[in-house]
Amino acid sequence: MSTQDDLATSAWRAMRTLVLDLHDRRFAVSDAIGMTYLRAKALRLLLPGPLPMRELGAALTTDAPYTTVLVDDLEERGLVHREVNPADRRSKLVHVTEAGKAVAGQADRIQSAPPAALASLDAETLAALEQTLRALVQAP
Amino acid sequence: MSTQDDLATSAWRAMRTLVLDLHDRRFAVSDAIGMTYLRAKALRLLLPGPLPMRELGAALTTDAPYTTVLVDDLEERGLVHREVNPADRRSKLVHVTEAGKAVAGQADRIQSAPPAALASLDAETLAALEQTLRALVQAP
DNA sequence: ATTTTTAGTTGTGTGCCTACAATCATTGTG
DNA sequence: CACAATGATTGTAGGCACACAACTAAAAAT
Repeated sequence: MSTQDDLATSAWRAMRTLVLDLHDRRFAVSDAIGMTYLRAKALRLLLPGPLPMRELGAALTTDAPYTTVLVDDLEERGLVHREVNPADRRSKLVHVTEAGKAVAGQADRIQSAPPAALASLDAETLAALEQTLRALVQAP
Repeated sequence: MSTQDDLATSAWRAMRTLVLDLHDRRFAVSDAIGMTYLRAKALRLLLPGPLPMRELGAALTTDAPYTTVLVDDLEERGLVHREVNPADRRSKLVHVTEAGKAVAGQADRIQSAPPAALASLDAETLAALEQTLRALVQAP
C-alpha cells in the first residue's frame, strides 16, 4: 500500500515537473500575443459562449473590480465586447469578437503543443497515457 | 500520423488541466507557509545543497538584483544563510537552515500529494503511468 | 600592473494583480 | 411601496515580481 502511494506521488511529481518546470508555456503565450496570461485565459473561457462579468471573474478567481479592469482592457483591444443581459439588466454578458477568437486560438495552439518527447512516444504507450489522463480529468 | 499528434495533444492538455486547473497547489502552499510560491521554490532548490546566488537566480529565472532581495527576505526569516564561497570570494553560497528545511518539507508535502483519483488508480495503470511520466521528465 | 570581467548589492521605477470601500442601477422581498 | 440584495463600476492602496543603472569587491586576462 505504501508502494501504491509512492508511485502515485512520483507520477504526480513528474507531471508537475513537466507542466510547471520543463514546459511552462506562460511566457511564450504572453510574449506571442502581447498580453498577460490571465487575459489569454479570459479569452479562452469565453470561447464556448458569452459569460456574465460575475461568472467570468469567478472562473478567473478575480474580484469584481479587477474583472472590470480586465474586460475594459480586452474591450479596448477589440477582442471582446459587452452587452446588457436581456434576462437581467444589471448584469452584462461578455462576448468574444472574431479578433478575440483568433488571439485565443493562437494562445491555445502554443499552450497545447505537446513536448517533443511526448509526441514521439510509441503508439501503445501514448494511447495508454492519454486514456489514463483523460480519465483523471473526468474523475470527480 | 495525425492521430498520433491528436493523442499527444489530448494527453498534454489533460496533464495541464490536472496540474494548472484542477489541482493547483500554489495557493495552498503560500497560504500554509506564509510566503510566496517563488520563495518556497527557492527553498526547495536549496535542499540538495547550497547554491551560489547566481545559480539560484538562474534556476528561479530572476535577475541578480531580485535574487538578492529574495534571499534577504529568506535570511531575515531565518530559513537561509549566506556564506562566502571559499573557492571564489566574490560569490556567496546560500545554505538552507534547519528551519528552512522544515518549511521546504511542508511545502513539498502539500505540492506532492497526488490527487485522490490518481492515488486510487489500479496498480497496473498507475505503474505504467508513472513509468511513462518519469521517462518524459528524463527525456532531453 | 593595468584592464577587463564576474558576483553580488543598492536604488529606482514600473506593471500586474489583489483587496477594500463607496457608489449606481436593477432586481427581489417584506 | 420601502427595503434589502445583487451586478457592475470607480477609486485607492499595497505587494510581488521584473527591469535597468550604478556601484563595490574579487578574480581573470593582457
